[in-house]
Amino acid sequence: MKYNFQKIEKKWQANWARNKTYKSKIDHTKPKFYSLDMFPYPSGAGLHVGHPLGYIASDIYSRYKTLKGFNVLHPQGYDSFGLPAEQYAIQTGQHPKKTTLNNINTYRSQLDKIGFSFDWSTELRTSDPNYYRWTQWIFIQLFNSWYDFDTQKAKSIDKLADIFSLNGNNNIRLENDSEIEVFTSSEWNNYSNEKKQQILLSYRIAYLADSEVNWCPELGTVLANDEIVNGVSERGGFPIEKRKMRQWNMRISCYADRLLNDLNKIDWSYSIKETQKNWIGKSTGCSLFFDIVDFEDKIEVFTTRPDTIFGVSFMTLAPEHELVKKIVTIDKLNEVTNYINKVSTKSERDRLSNVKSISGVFTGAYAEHPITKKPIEIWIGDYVLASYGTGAVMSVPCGDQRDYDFAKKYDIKIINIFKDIDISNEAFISKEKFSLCDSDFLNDLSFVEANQKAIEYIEYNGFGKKKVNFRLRDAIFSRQRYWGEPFPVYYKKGLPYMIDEAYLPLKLPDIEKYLPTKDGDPPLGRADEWAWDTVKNKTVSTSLINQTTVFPLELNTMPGWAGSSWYFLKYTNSLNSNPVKKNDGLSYWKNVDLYIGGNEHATGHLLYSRFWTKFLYDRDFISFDEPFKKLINQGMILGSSAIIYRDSRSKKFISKDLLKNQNVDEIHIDVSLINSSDEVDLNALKSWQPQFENAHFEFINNSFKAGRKIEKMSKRWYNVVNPDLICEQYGADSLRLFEMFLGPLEQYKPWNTAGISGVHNFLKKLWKLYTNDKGIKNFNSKPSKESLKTLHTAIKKVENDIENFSFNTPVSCFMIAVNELTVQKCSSKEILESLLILLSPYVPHICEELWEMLGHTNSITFESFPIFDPNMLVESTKIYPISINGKVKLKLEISLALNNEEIENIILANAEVISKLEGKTPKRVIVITGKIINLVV
RNA sequence: GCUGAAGUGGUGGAAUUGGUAGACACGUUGGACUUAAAAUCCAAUGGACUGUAAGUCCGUGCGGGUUCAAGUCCCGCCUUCAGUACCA
Repeated sequence: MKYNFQKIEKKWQANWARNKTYKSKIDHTKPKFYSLDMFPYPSGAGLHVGHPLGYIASDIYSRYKTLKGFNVLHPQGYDSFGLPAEQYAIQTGQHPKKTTLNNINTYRSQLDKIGFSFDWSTELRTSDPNYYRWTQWIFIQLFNSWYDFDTQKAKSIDKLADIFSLNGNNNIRLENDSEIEVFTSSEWNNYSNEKKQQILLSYRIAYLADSEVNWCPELGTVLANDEIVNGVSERGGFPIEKRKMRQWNMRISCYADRLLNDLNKIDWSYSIKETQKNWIGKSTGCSLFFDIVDFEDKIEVFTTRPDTIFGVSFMTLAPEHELVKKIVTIDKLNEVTNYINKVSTKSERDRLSNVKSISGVFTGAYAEHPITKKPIEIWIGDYVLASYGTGAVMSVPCGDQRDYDFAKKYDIKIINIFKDIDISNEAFISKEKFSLCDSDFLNDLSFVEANQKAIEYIEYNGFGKKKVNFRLRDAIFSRQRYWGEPFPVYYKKGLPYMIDEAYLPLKLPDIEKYLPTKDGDPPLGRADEWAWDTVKNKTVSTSLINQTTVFPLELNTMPGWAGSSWYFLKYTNSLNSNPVKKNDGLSYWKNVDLYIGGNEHATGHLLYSRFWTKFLYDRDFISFDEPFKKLINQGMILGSSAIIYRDSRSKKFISKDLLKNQNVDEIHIDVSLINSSDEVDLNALKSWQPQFENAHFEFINNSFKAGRKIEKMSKRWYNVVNPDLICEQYGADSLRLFEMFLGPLEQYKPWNTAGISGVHNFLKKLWKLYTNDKGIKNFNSKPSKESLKTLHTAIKKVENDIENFSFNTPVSCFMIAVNELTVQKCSSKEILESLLILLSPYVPHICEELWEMLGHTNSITFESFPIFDPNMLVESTKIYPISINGKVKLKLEISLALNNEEIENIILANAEVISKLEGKTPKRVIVITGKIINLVV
């Protein structure tokens, strides 16, 4: 009987869909397991073989957990808002809704062919109004909240207003915000409503502010820091410039400390935690105030080295620093203005590329050293960033390389405060192995001592205080785009107000063109009033909006990460009631137990999701404050591109084995045009693209050889492999098994279609083990000892490896087991059934088919995982000598169920045997590890 | 520069975490079956030496070290990949 995988897989996929085999339901009698994949953005290109890698792993784990008696939730959905659909709409006029829907349908049909155990009944799409109404709802909650640093918790904004009317805002400050004026309770109570709203706005977690943003002219929108790579946009690679714009912001910075500390709570890879730590960038030090000569103002700086205070020889401000214009002297005004203009026109990319070349200019003004009272020159320099710390530094050239380079370049005095340390060539930046000199009360102290003493002195004398600084900035939340969630916001007298929750969702209106308006408004500015059907029909009746006045709505949309920051909560509750407030589904499934996805989201999605989860926890909507307990980052599957070489001069194509040292151009050709020996099918190549039709080819022995190059799978390199084709040729089970067999999940690895024949042959062998010409074989004999050993070796290995998220190693183990059982001519139903259950997470279709042929009516999903019995591995204890490097050792074959003490007892009991073997009696035996015993004679 | 990951046959990768390195698979070579091809099955396959065999030596990026025993642990380098970057 032939292994007809196409028929089998079709049959079972239809069967699972019909019977809703993988529909999840709440079951309090079982432990829950929530297994989640990072949901895909449905792009027009469809899936390639790299995409399902993580899904296959999570599918195997989910199926395994089900067999282990867990109640599993394994959902899937689509991150369907995003730039590519909008770019496509701009070019073609096609509504993003339509292209997105087409893409989703393609994705779904591709996914369905691979046989996943997804519970599609909970499917979600971020662009679905029924979904984004809750994204909008969360936004409203963020708007209605402020962060209380005393209790480290987000609270309702109403409570803040109560505090203000009782005590004013003397005790309620924001980190890094000196602009907010201080007021008393009576002042507050006398403020107009507008004024109150104005003040509250700057305390909200979702707040509106003029902020310096990363503007991308090419995309016509602002971008968050994590959407910029090497100074250009992540998508498209367009240049970025700085601009001041009024934008919605998310106060993620107030969660910095918790986001950092709670990394200890979660089981993520060391490297991704490290990336988040760096991104949050906590540094402890102290903030200091320097008086400016002849001015009332003070310059605030942040430093991690208060111990070097006596080494300060000048100060440097960022060119954008607000005090620069005020303190610059008349004779320096021209120079300074020119310098600032020069710097501001530099794009982010230019600034980055010139990292090593420091520049600056003297303002003519002086500050006063807070201890020595000596005057210090105030400079501006572009190595000081306006966005970090206070935008000003105290420059200590002897202890900081940048200050050192700056001082050398502009010939500023360098004070050496490090005893017996040579700084004639570079700054001394170490915090160890030195003591201070010329530092008054800090003389002869080490870093730790001096640091503490300096802070005490500074705080006592009132010109500074201990401070923790974070690199993490608040996240810009506005995008000047069409294809995103509309804000549930309207404006009255320039102040933002939330649309009543009852009228959500505020639906995205249809528009004719997807470009900004003539006035420079975002695309939503093109929507007529009537297009906002929700607002027109419903909101007018609320008390907030006057019947006759039309208030302008927010025209920006939310960024891509809005919808993906909470989607894991939605799966747990498919009802239309609030999916975020405590509900049955949420309180049963809780947070994600296993999350699998790429590591490119380390500082974006994974950080924002943690932020929103903590916020929702603070406001008591959910009962946990970390979204993903265990995270695994799957590596990318790379393409193996085919390259042919063209002589740059003669334009002839030359076979790879004939290449000498000539200059050649590398031309990518479609991977399907070459065989496993890298030989090009020239006829196919000639008809593939016209440029090859009449080209000259140089080769010998009838074989034109191509080269290979490992790179990302991409249409432009013609190296994309479509999983549909693999399913057609080898079957979904082969694809699943092979993707795991390729190597460790986390690793980057190249795809090689030729290798799939190995796992495909295995499945054929498996099929043969159970069937003959007529159908299923007749199994009735009792299990032999050796087949039990084979089975239990496999159970042990598979169980152990899957529990440790090692998905590649069990595959070899399956192959060995099937080979052994074939050799043993195993005909025990018991053994062969257990084997099927063991294999079913990896290759569910073939297992279900054989399971049914063996006479079962239930799906194999409802079986339980076979139980490992260590006693099956050995028939009896054996001890025998082996020789390693001329030394006699003993190999011990014993049951794994024994502990070390029992092993020693066995050895002692066999002392006689040992002494005979050795010819000598061992004085003692040492159990080294498990099976090999060392004899000391 | 800093942070992280990784270097094992022609290739992808195993190695019970210190115990006979190269499992399993691809590829290659030879053989069987076949008119032939495909498919299937069998055998060999890290390197060197000894004509063969039994066997010996060398082998996990490089140089040292610990140990009866090191791919694995320690010290010092080299290379590759990824992330991040004037962070005061």
